[in-house]
This record gives sequence, structure tokens and C-alpha cells, in this order.
Amino acid sequence: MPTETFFNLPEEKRTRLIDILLDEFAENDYDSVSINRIAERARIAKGSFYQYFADKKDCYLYLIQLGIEQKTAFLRQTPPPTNTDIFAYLRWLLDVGVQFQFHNPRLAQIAYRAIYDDVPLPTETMQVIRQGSYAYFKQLIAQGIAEGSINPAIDSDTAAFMLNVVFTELGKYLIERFAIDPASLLQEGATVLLQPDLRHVIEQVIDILERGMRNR
Amino acid sequence: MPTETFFNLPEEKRTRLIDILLDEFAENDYDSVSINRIAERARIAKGSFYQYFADKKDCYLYLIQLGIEQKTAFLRQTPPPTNTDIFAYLRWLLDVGVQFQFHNPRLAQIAYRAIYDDVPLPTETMQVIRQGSYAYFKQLIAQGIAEGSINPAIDSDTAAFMLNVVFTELGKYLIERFAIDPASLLQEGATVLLQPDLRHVIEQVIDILERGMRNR
Amino acid sequence: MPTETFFNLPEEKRTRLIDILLDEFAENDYDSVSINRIAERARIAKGSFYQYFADKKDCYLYLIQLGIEQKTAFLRQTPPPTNTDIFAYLRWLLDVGVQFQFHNPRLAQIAYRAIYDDVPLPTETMQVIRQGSYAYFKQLIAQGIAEGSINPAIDSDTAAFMLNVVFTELGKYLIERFAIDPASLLQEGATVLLQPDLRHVIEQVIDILERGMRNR
Amino acid sequence: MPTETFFNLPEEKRTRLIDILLDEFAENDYDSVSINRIAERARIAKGSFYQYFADKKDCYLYLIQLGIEQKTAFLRQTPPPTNTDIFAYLRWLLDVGVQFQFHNPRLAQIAYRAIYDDVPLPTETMQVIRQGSYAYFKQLIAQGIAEGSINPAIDSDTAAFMLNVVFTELGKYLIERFAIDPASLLQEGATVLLQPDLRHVIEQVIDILERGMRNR
DNA sequence: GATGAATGAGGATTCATTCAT
DNA sequence: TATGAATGAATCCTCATTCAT
Repeated sequence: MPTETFFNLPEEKRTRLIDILLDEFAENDYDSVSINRIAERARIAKGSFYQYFADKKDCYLYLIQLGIEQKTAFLRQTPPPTNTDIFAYLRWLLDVGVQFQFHNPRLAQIAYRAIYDDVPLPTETMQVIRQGSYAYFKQLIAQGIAEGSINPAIDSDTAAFMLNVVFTELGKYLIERFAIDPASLLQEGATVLLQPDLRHVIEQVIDILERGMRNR
Repeated sequence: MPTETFFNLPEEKRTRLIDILLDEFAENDYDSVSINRIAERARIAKGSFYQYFADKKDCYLYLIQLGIEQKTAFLRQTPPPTNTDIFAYLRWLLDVGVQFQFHNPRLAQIAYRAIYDDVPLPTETMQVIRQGSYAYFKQLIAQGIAEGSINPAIDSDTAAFMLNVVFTELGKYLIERFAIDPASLLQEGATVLLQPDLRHVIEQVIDILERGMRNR
Repeated sequence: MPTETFFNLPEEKRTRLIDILLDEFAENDYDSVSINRIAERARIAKGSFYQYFADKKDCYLYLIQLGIEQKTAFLRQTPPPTNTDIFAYLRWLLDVGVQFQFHNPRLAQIAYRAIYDDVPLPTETMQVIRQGSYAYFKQLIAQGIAEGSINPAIDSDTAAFMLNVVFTELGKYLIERFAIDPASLLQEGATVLLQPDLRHVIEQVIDILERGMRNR
Repeated sequence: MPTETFFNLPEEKRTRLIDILLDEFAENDYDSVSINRIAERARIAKGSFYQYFADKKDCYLYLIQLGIEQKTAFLRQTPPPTNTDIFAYLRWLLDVGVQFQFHNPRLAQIAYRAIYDDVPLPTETMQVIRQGSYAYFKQLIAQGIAEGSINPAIDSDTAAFMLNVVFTELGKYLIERFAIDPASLLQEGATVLLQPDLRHVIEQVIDILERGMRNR
């Protein structure tokens, strides 16, 4: 956790610092993130960084936690569909998930790294982070089978793996495919998600998964 | 590309060096790979490394190329099914792909890093590497639609994305799920792939994708 | 010297601070003592430290002075033997000296460091501190010679050196030899000094010195 | 242990480096020794230090070992007295010991620090170093008692403590008392030890110890 | 009187690369 | 061709001290 000093920082300074931290940790490997560079960009003394964070690790975990908080808040903001069909829910989840990635591309990228990069942090810490969404999907699948909407022959672990992997990668794929400038996403009220061709891809992905898994 | 000097090295010495390079680049981030450590482990002079490779980057690209070559050779070794059904072919491809990952876990890991890690190499170079299998899948899907076995409503790009992502991750998922010791894979004649529960997962994955995409 | 502010501190706060200072300076080299750590442990603002002491050096010298005061007070507390034999007096001195070291192990340790460690303070300052007990011993020896109890062939400087050195080290030697837990000494009314085997060592040391120096 | 690179250094360069190392480690606490400063004084790149030594600790232990080797060689050089009286031997030992300290004042100082300073090295390593001479003295005392020359009432541990402490400190005491310039000792063929008043002190010290311990 | 944020120099160590032998 | 010594910038982190509030 950051120090009290960090939270006592003038709103504007703290915001600017966080902004730079997001940049650095989104653009670089954990190992390649340089506190020197951060201090320079934020125009603070090297020592000041250590007034705010115990160390690099502390700073990193703070950003991870920030990501979790913001994602939670984001999901709460858009209510899920009321009908109980599991695929309607997955459709919503994929949609909102992509929206979150588009609204917070740097946080998404950091989370992404947390999953795929080698982070020299205790395995347990990283396990928790990594298994978060996977475990969630697994439970959803089990629920779908119980409800009768998912083919009971399907192994819930395997299906969770597929959902997790596809949902995780989709945001980046869309950005690449539609040549979206990541910088443009940082601005308020980006409307890129409303593009019909982009939504079409999201729907097709769910369609394929639904046809592949639905109980007939 | 490595220098002529490198290829003139006594077979046994070159092999040993490559072995160590694979280890280092599989276990570490590009940035975290240390030429110091490599020279030490390979018991060659630090300067010798630079007789063989122009620099770290050169060495890295050589391993990537090696991976591509070896994968190609590996696929050639196992003939694809003779029937023309595209899903039978995908089934074979996934199976052989996982086999390759299991037989060459270090090369697979390096390829994996090439896709997901930040490698401080020119974007274009990395693009080529990353899009390799994606382009291949896209062509397969198009072919499947032409043959009538894949639902023509499906966008070939989207489907290629899904296949690519699932195929890429599956090997690692299996290793984690079945708690396979990566070291055990390095040994000759590893039989882990024959386990029925492991094959069952592979088949379920294809089943889901097939049901999701097949033309009805 | 500490500032007035320091002496105006509420009794309890000042005591707690001193306690922590003793800990830090007893456990660490002068250079390794960290004001950061002190402020943290004492739960005072780092700036407050500099309200109480001009700087690290000032704080250190205060502790030294405290040690001298407390040792003087301690010696006053136990009256020396009334017979005038110099060796009886040395016996008493060694005994009480060890008792002081045992009652104030942290102050003793700090004094010890003042003698043996490199303290980056002006040489003169440290000289004064270091020569304190030495000068006292020298005077005692001279007195013993005058009284006829010490062999007049003995050079008083040399004898003072021996006494000083032995007396200084004895406390630590006993702690090590009898595997005394230094923590146990910090408690009120430690009875460790009463152990007969421990007193036996003290007596033997004096016996050897007495036989070595007494006028026959 | 230093690296091969270190031992391959041109004689003159290595000697100069060792000279500077001795200076630094003699003048400073382990913690206060600065590799930056060493590199600067030796006019080598900071990185070069790490070509020669694994780390600071490695460098330090090398100096310790150097001290042990040189002391052993020094003792071999001056043969002990042939008569078997233990006090004659101690006399010789004290004399040669002081001579060694005078010939190698910096090594002696480093050894001294090894005994009295806090060195952040594994306790076992330091224990071995510290107990070296103590254990030797203890054995000598036991031998003296067996031979009948030392008073059997004396506890060999206690006597060893006294000898050890006096022998360790004597060199420094003489330097201080006779205001010997440590720098002058560094020169070849220092004759300071021949001064009669200095030898007189050494003899008095042994005289006192002999009278104190001899069997009558 | 108390606070605690800011600072920049300095700590040990690792790195990829060069180049004379 | 092989070597391995040399380099200096970069790494993360700790420090004693100052000063505006």
C-alpha cells in the first residue's frame, strides 16, 4: 500500500503521478519499469518516490488494486440483463468487459501483463490475480449447466479456459484490427465502441461460443 | 543472423550453446536475459558471444527463426488427415500443435514471449512474428467457408482470432491444469500426451469450436 | 547538547525517545544508525528529531554524556570498601563495573562502540571519551605505588593499560562465556550477577592482576 | 575468493589495488567502506571492481585471509625460543605479535575490526575469525598447567581471555603511547620496535602476567 | 512546537558492449 | 578465432537534513 504521504498529496499532483505510473507500467515490463524514469517524468526527486511507495513492488500492487477497484465500479455501473439466460449474461459481460478495456486501456494492459508477464513477485500474490476471472467463468459455466442452458457434456474447466482466454484477448484484438489509436481511448467520451462493425465482431464471438456450448 | 563463425563451431559446442540460449530465453524476459550469465553457463568468453552474434537482438531473432523452422519440420513429420473436412484438419492441427509445445517447451515458451512480452525490437519485426499463425488460420477459415463446412455468416477474421488465441494458450493451460512438470517434457519420449484425460480436453475444445462454427 | 525543547518534552515521551535512541545506538554502528528508523520507531515526525537535536552527532554525544552521568551515579550508589588496600578497591571497582554493564547493557555497548568503533567525530572529542577510565586507572596505580601495595618497578602507564583493557572487556566476555541473553539483562532486578561461577571469574581476574602487581 | 581476473592483473596494478583496499578497510567500518571511493582512488571503473570480486563481502574476506596468511608467514620467520618454559614462549609471542602489528598496521587494524566491529556477515564466519587467537591461548594455558609452570588453580578460560585481550590491544596502545606515526610503519625496515622504552613496556606486560599466573 | 514532504547525493550491484591481445 | 579485461550508465533503494506550513 502507498504511504499516507501519497494519499495526502495535492489531488492534482497525485493524479499526475498516477497518470505517469499507468503509462510506465502499461508500456513496460515490470523489470523494465524504471523508477529513475518515473521520477524524471513526474519531475519529482528520486527519493520522493520512496516517500509514496515502500518500493517498486508496492507501487505495482497499488496499480493492480486500482485496476480491480475500477473494474468493479465499472461493472456496477452497467446493470446486467434481467433475464436469466447465461448467454445473455456472457454477452453483456463481454460487451462491458471490452468497454472497460477501451475506457481504461492502460489499466487493462497492466492487468494483462500481470497475467502473462513474468513478474518477480511471490507466486501466491500473482496466482490470486491470475485466477480471478478464470474462477469466475468456471462458476458461471457450472451455473449454466445446472440451469440446463449449457451442454452438460462440456467440462466446466475447459469451457472456462476458453471463455477466459477469448475475453481477455478480445480488447487488444479489436484495437489492432480496427487500427484504433490507443491514445484516442484516453480521452473522455470515446465513442469508438459504438461502431457497428466493431460490435459485430463482439456479437460473432459470443454467437460462436453460444452455438458451441448451448444445450440442444 | 549469427555469423559464419557461429555455424563453423564444432557441432557439439554449438549444440550446447543453443541449449543454454533456449534455457535463458525461455526462462527470462528479453530484458532479463543476461549475456553475462549465458557466457558463464556456456563457459565461453563474453567476447565470444559477440563473435557469434552481432548482439543480443541478433541472438534472439535467431532463436525465433529456429522455432519457426523446427515447427515447420515437426508439422511435416506428422501427415494431416486425408479427408478434406476442415474440422478434421483443425483437430489434427491442434493435436500436433500441442504435441510440438510439449516436445519443445522452451521454443514454445520463447514464441509465447514473442507474442505477449514487450520485446524492445522494431515493431515491424515483431508484427511479422506475431501474425504468422493468425494469417494461417484466416486462410483455413476462408477455405472452410468455400468448401461449405463453415458457416458463411462467420467473419473469417473473427474466427481466426478465436482459433489463434485458443490454440496458442492451450498448451500452457494443459500443463497447468494437469500439473505437468515442464522439466519432464524435456526428456526423450515423454508420453504425457497419451493420457486420455488430457486428450479429452483437446477434443472438447475442438468440439466446441466445431459446433460453434460448422455450417448446418 | 539537546535543545531546550527536548528537555521540555513530557517526561514520558522523552523517556520513550531515549529508550529508542539507546536501542538504536547500541545495536548499530554510528554510521548505520538511521534517523529515519528512529523517527519511525518513536513515532515522531522526522523533523521533530531536529527540534530536539542539532543533528545525529549531537544526539550521539548526548547519549555518551548520559552514560558518564549514569555510571558516576551508579558507582556512588555502592560504597567502596573502607580498608585502604588498593586491590580491595580494584576488586570492588571491577565488581561494580561489571554490575553497571549488566544493569545498563545498552549504555555499556554504546560506550564500548565509542572506544572501538570509528565514529566520524573530531578526534579530540573521542579522545576525551576514550581516555576517561584510562586516566582514572593510572592515578589509582600511582596511588598504590605510593602506598607501597603495588610493586614500584611497575610502570603506572603500562599497568593502567592492562587494567583498562581487562575491565572494559570483562562484561562482554562474561555474557558470551555464560551465554547470557542480553535481553534478560534489560529487566528489572536481574540476578544473573549473583551466580557463583560468574563471580569466580571476576575474582580470578583480580587475583591474577594482584599477584602480578603486588609489592612483595 | 577474488576472481581469476584479479589474480591475472599485472603485478603492479594488483598491488596498488590491494594497497588501496587495505587503506579503505583499515580506515573504515565495513559498512562505511565505499566501493565508489575505492574505484575512484584506484582509478578503475566501478564495474571493474566487480570483475575482481564477487561483491564487497568477497573483497573483505579476501583481506582477512590475506591477514591470516601473512601473520602465519611472519610467525614462521622468527623461530620461537627452544626452551620449553611457557612464559618464554608467551614473551616471544607477544613480541612477534607486536612486531607483526607494526609491520602490517593496516592488516592488524582490519583484523581488529573483524573482532570488534559489527560486520554484516554470517555469524559463523565471524566466529571462526574471532575465536582464532582465543582458542590458541586457551590451549597454551592448559599446556602450561600440565607442565606445572602455570598455577593449576587458574581457570584456563579466564586466563585465555586475559591474554587474548592484552595481546590484541597492546600494539595499538604502544602506537598511541609513543605517538608513533602509523604512516611511518608502512615503510620498509621500520626500526621503531627496537626502541628500548617500547620494549620495556612489552616486558613489563609479560612480567605482570607471569607473576600473576606462575605456579609457585 | 510539531509536522512531514522534498531533496539529491550516495549506497551496492548488474548490464551489454568494445577492443587490445 | 578466441579471449577476458575494461567500461560507465543504469538498476533499486536509503540517507541526513531542510523548510514551509
